[in-house]
Amino acid sequence: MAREMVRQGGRSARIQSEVHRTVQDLLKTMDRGEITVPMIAEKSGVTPSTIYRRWGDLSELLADVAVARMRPVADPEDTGAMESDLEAFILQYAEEMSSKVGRAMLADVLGSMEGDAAGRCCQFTYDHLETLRERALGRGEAAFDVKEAIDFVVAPIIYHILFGDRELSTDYCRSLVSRFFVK
Amino acid sequence: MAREMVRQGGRSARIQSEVHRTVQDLLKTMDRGEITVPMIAEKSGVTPSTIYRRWGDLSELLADVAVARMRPVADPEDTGAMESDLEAFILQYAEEMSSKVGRAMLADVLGSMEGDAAGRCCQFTYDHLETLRERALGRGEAAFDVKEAIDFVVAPIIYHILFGDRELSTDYCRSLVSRFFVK
DNA sequence: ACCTTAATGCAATTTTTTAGCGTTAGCCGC
DNA sequence: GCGGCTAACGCTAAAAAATTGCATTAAGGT
Repeated sequence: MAREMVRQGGRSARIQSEVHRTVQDLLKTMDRGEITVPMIAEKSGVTPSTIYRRWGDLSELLADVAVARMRPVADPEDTGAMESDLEAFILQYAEEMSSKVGRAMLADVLGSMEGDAAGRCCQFTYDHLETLRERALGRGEAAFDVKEAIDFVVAPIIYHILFGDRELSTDYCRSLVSRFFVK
Repeated sequence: MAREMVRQGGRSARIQSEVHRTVQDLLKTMDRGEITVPMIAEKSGVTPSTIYRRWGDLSELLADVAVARMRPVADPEDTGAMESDLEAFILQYAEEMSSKVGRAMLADVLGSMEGDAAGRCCQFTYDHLETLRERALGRGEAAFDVKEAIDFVVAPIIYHILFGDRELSTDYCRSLVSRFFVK
């Protein structure tokens, strides 16, 4: 009986979703710097010690919530052609990530060291791009390389969001995509 | 007398450098998650309340220290030609940033919201690239665009460091640079 | 239905953060 | 140089948050 697994049903799961929901509610109302663990505990009807034991500290909890929110619910839109597929996806990605909540989620994800929140959230992007690539292959198009798309298009977007050194206009995002295809 | 400036000499400056030095010392010994404000206060001989008043909280202090450590002390090396200049700079940049302390500094800088730590640290990179550009112009070479260098070379490096999705080998960094010049 | 133990609640303790108030010491004008 | 002004600091007490031990609850397997 070497398997001592995490319990995934019943009360434990109910508490997790309750805490997650509370955190998301609080993030709508107030700034992230004002949120505290005791505050979350009271609003969700859970004792603080439970939160500390399960998540360690506030930043880990916020990262966990952020990853959950970033988990995609559907495949990227199918526009009929690879280039427009990628452009549509990138425009939506840039808009989501550069919004206030998007930047907050990014910061939360990158502020955590346990649990590999950054890696998991990064994987969502890879998966989407891979979907677009396979879709292109199915159409018989000359598909792109996912890693190169990350380097040429995604990385600059994330960089400018994080460092705030450049406006993320739709024109600029489009230029990143077209630059990638003429390469 | 509209100027109510920050005092920059004497005791105040001494305390700032003392606290900075203590933080750097602690970062060598222990993990960032274990460092506390009272700990820094005791080691540096300053009361905690002073630290809280000057920096707000631990993450702001860590960001301040990180920016100070990232501030360059010298211009990038002059190798005689633009391409090798950029390559040398990028290789050093990637090595510094991907090291353990580099990643910690990046996280600290991005974890702060006041004071624009991210913007200031990003500016260091722009300044270095601008130096290389002007140096190239002085030689009569066809210089590169700094913003494009950020997009093509710097952004991918930072992305892979933050999200841990790819090994940052020297070969890979070199390929980013050459890819940028053949563009 | 029973057994094992992961996960929670509660409460006491410790640690961290905040806030008030008096004191020290830069900086400026004279 | 000599005060005056006040930013910045130290000290202390109070508030808030984080940790820990112990009892209790309830999944999941036999």
